Amino acid sequence: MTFSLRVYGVVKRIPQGKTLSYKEVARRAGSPRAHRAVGSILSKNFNNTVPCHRVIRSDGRLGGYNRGVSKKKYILKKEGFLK
DNA sequence: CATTTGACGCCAA
DNA sequence: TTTGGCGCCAAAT
Repeated sequence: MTFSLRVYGVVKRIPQGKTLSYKEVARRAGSPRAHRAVGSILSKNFNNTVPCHRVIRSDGRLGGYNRGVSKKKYILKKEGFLK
């Protein structure tokens, strides 16, 4: 089991309408200080079964998205997290 | 093995 | 509030 696989596992469990920070994901994945790595891992994720758009920064800002931040906003809006 | 590269986080100024 | 700097970690180089 690699760290990246556990990250995907954690992200897959995030319910619609909710979000987790990169830090939280790292913590739940077993490496509380690997938050930065979580970002680089998700940036390379193109698996649609992984709702990586539900992972945002701990300061409340959205962070990045490999299909464009505007897409991320759009989806989060549609899911009701963002107005 | 040593470096570099990021969808980050935190703090001091 | 914004910026700069540093710490952190997996992957790629």
